[in-house]
Amino acid sequence: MNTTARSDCPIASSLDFLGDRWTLVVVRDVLLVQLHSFSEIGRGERIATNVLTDRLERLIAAKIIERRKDPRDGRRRIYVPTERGIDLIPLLLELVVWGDTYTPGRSQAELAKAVRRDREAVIAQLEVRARKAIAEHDEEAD
Amino acid sequence: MNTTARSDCPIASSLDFLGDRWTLVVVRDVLLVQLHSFSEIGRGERIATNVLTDRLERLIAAKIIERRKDPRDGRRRIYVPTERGIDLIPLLLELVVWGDTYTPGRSQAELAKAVRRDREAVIAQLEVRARKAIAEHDEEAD
DNA sequence: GATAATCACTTGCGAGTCGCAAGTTATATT
DNA sequence: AATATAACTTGCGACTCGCAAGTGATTATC
Repeated sequence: MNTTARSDCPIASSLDFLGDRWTLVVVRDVLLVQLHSFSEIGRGERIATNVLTDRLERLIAAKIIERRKDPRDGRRRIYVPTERGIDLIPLLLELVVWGDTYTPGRSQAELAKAVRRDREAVIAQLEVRARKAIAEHDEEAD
Repeated sequence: MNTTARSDCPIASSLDFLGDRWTLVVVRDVLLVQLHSFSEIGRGERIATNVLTDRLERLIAAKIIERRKDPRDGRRRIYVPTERGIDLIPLLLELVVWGDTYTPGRSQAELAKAVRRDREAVIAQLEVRARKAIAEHDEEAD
């Protein structure tokens, strides 16, 4: 994955960072599905572990997520979103809506419907949930 | 680029199709920047021609754009959006906003600001513009 | 308290994709 | 007729991916 910007277009710049098949799946799990450990994240789509390691590192470097140690289990690392991460919720929801409309298989059809009905309300609700998850893991070491 | 779905999650499914560095840049040029020929599309970011050929084909197969012959110049092919393509405007605008906030270089800052101020109005306006472009090239052969 | 299991990675490798440069073909211009 | 241009196509080295098999640290089990 190249990291040097191609142009100053914000779309191209966003895609320099987000434009691959895995980065936003990882963000989805940490932010929306609320999966927080290495072995849980991306498991539904069978992400290769070396790719998961790479994407987690890049997301941490971009301050979209943070890594903590689980105080209940020293083996476990916990990945939690940051405020910067929360700013990706609207983008994720657009992907939900587009995917629900144009790709086969419609899990999360309810979510897509809710977004179409009252986008702002869904965003607000998911932000609250994400901040709750941040607060829950706030005490932990890293 | 793999095209078989990984899961029934609409985010993952969307990324199966849109999740790369080039597809949405091509859509941006056809839909927003209103560039319509092979030699114009993606030129700002120096897309490799073999990749451009591939992405145009995939977008045509997905009915997001259509290819026409330019009646004024038989060498030229013209790529125009479809209604399905227009449905990608909200997603592109989220990328504009996120890119404007979090990546260096802020061309299109005015557009990002406008989206934050009144998203629906910007979407409506861009839809009108895209439909005008469709109508303009409606007479042409393919 | 030794053994096995679990978690978070790391490494190696073959396959696939990308970026770049150099063709090729069809049409247009001079 | 000769040259230029637009839209691809091909070839190749470099990079990235997916898969499988390790590694090392911590925890659970006997």
